[in-house]
Amino acid sequence: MGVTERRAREKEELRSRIIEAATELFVHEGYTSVSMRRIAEKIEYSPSTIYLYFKDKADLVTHICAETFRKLTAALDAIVSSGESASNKLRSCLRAYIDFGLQNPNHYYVTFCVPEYQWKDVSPETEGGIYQLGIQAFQSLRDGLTACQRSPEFRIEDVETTAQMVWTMIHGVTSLLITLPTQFPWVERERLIETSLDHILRSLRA
Amino acid sequence: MGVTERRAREKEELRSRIIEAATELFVHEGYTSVSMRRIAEKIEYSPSTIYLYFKDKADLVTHICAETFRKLTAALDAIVSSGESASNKLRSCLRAYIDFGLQNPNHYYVTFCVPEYQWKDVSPETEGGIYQLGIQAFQSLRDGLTACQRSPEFRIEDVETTAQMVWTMIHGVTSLLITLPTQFPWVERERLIETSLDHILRSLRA
DNA sequence: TGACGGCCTGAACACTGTTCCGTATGATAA
DNA sequence: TTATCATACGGAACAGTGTTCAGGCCGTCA
Repeated sequence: MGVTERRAREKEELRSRIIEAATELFVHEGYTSVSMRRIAEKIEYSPSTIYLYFKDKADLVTHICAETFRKLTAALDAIVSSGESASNKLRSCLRAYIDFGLQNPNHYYVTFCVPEYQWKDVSPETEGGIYQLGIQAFQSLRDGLTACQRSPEFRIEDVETTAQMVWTMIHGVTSLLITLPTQFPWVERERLIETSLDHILRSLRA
Repeated sequence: MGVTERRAREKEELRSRIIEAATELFVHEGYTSVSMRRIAEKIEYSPSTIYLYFKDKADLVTHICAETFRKLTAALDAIVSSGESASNKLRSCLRAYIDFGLQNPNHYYVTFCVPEYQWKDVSPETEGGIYQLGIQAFQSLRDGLTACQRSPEFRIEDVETTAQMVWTMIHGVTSLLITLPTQFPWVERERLIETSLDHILRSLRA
């Protein structure tokens, strides 16, 4: 036999080429600038072919983001299970999260800055939609905070509330720097981020 | 004469009707769901007529947001010049900002959550684009913080950095609650907001 | 009455995501 | 070798979008 295997391999290969082409457009020009026709042109197939591999544009982009977000979650988990102090762990996690957003602005934007109703009927096979990706990253972040709760250095009563609060705070810097990178007269970026981390950790200390 | 006056009045009236119709669609369905054709249908004019009154869709929406944001700035200014303590002023300002965002999600979203490059060539007559609206609100917020700097209760070295940091923090809650109102398992909204304000103020105290 | 000028429209352009139907290819079965 | 059949794919079309532009209507003024 081997023929069905080869077919499957070829199919998988085209699928990868679609993702690859779409990713390149997506990373450099953002979600709205990516069109099915441009992707098709890039891979030298017709637009309708893409629909044999992905349900729709949202589905395609979700798969693109999934891969990238897995890296973030992995990085956060690595930090959490490192030998650092609870305080250092948390700070590293927050910093890694922000850096991830700033280095992958389009991935971050599409996941956290596009209203959920716009993803309304993204294929449910992607398990609950694109947020799931972000929510997993949030879980890792909460793990970092749980470590802090056990440390006497901190005073954290409600981990869940605190974790959500910290998340919204770092999302604030990240998303605003992505959305308004130049039009707003920001102070030096590094200073803004580090000051934010200082204050967040400070507000959590006993 | 009076005829040119009447004409001008009628022109202004149609302009208002356009804004009114667009606002209704915008508030209930958001930016992308508003189409020039639907607005035109609502006011019983042709789509091209709208372009005699507004340069393009972005220009129209900017004018819609301008009106609403003026209210926010006014509210913040009122708080800043009230007789409250510096601490209360700041807290009230932050709370007002968040509430404004949650009560006008589409206005807020379009101003702060749409990447600046998407507004690239919005009519420059709207003085630097739609951010200007938000930046003015930020100014008021910074005024609230300056009041705190003079109070011995607080320890604020760099007002500009601190103001920007506080802004990103409250933008974080506001925008995430707008973007993911239901898909994420939030703790009780009021609890999240108040806890955030507690921590922000706490991190600023001497 | 005729000309001017402002207001408005219909049609078109260039896009978008998406669907559907016909076709061609190539592997399998007779 | 021939016939069958599923699968992969492409072209054209549909229903939208923002935007532009030539032309027509109509009131005002000379």
